[in-house]
This record gives sequence, C-alpha cells and structure tokens, in this order.
Amino acid sequence: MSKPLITDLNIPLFSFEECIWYIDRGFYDCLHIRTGNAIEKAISTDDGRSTTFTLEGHGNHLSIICEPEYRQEVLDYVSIWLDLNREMGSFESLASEEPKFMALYKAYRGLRLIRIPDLFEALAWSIIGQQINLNFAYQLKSRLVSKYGFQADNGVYIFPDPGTIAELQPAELKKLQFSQRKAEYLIGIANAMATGQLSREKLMKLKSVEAKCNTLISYRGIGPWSANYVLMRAIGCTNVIPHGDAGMINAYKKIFGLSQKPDNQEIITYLSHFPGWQSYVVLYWWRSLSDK
DNA sequence: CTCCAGGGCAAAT
DNA sequence: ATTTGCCATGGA
Repeated sequence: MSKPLITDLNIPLFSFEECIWYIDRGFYDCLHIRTGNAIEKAISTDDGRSTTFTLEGHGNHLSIICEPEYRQEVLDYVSIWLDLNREMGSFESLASEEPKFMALYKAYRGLRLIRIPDLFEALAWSIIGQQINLNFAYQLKSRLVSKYGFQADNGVYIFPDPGTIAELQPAELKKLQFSQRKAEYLIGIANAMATGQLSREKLMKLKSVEAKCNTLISYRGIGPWSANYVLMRAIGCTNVIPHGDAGMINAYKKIFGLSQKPDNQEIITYLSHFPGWQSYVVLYWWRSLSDK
C-alpha cells in the first residue's frame, strides 16, 4: 500500500465525537473497528476492488486517512456516510424555537444522520432489527457479514452482495439464528436487488417519498417502519418518520412524560414543527435514549 | 414467570 | 376492516 493520504476538513455544525458515538454505540459490528478515538472501515471501489480508510477528528474537525488513488471515492463515501453535505443551519433555527427539543439539540449538537449508503445493507439491517433487541440484532448481522461478506486488509468486513445472499436457502440463515420469516424476507430482498428489480437508481427516479415508500413496502418483509427507516438511512430523506419504532416511541413518552404510547398522528403533528427535518429529530430522540 | 426489544405477516374474528 | 398469534433470543 502506498503512503496514506490525509484529508483534513472543518465542517460547520459537525461533531466528530457525536458521530463516532452513534456509529459505535458499544455494539460489536464487524463493518467497522473502533480503536480509541478513530474508526477504521473498508468499502468496495468502482474498479471492483476494495480500499480501507480511517477517520479521526475532534469537534468539528475531521481527518480522513486513505489510499491516495481512492481519495475521491473515499471522500464521496464519507460525505454520504456522515451526511456531511447537509446544510444544518435551518435545523438549528427550528430547534431554537422548540422548547421541548432545544435541550436535546444543544446536548448532541453536531450529530449527523449516520447513513447506510448501501441500499441492500440498509434493507437487510431493517429486516434483522425487527422486533428483537439491538444487541441480538447486531449479533445476527455480524454472523451474516462474517460468513458471507468480504474481509479487507484491516480486518474490517464489507457487507455481502445481494447476489451472494440470493443464492442461500432459509435453512442456512436459520443456522445463524435468523427466524424462518427473517430468512425468507432477507433472501427475497436479495433476489429483488440481484435481479435489478429493485435498485437505488430505480428508487431515486421516483419523485415523492410516498412513491418511494410504497415501492419498498410492496416487498415482503418491508413494512412502514422498515420502509421509512431505509429511506432515512440509505437514501437520506430527512422528512420521513419510522412509524412504530419502539425507541422513538419510548423517547417521545419520556420527553413528554406520557404513560401511554402516542399514535402515529400525534408524532406527525409534533414533528410538523420541523418541516423537512422530522428524521433528524427522531435521530436526536434515539440519541437521548442512551443518556440515563 | 412475563414482558418487551429500532415489526410484519398471515390467520382468525 | 380490525385484531390476534407468532417468530428467535436475551435482558429487565
């Protein structure tokens, strides 16, 4: 490997610590490695190979350490991954007008929507995460990735291709403790993506988020929660709400001192104070759950 | 023991 | 049209 190249960025309304916290969160995830205050990752490159890179930083400063020949690809990837191109000023303005949200905004200021750039990975993660605790979900994902993914030089894995998973039988995933249903859903989605029936490009051609959402929901195993979750994390829509999300509902109850679950409409109504930023509010709610 | 986790499907009312 | 049972597992 040639001499690593360091790219230094200073990003307004960005917090390296908050973003790294979200990526890591103490769960074991073989798609990245955290060593101290740095994160190592690997990605597939356009030439059919792979490359590794490291993120370091502090406050609004971010350093990207990568192979020179893949500098632009890595920069593009990181920009999506950490949502660096988002203009955050209007979110701050909206937050400052909303008393029940202002404290959260200030506490986690600079946290960005951590994306899952690979659509298949996002769909798989949404299926895996249904109805089970996060710790077990990460275990399932790690088993899937370490068995069927690609391991890069730095030991970090790259998420498997849809084609690889499409070839599997449910029984093979059940060995990893997938439920029969989850196995069927995942293989079905892998098939849809492997055949090209479903792709990021096709999804992006649909103008409205409603159309995108309906397309995703048409696949078995993808319901309202998964569809909106995927639009948020893979596509980067910030005006969607992962309806039914247990974490979101618990955060809402906690913030507003409720003993009963709010319905979808109540959440929609409150979040209408943040037009275009609903998903970011949900992100900050998720973040708040980890503070006791 | 029961209930719930970053739900969704399919069968039963 | 709406409700209910089920899934795999682990922690509270």
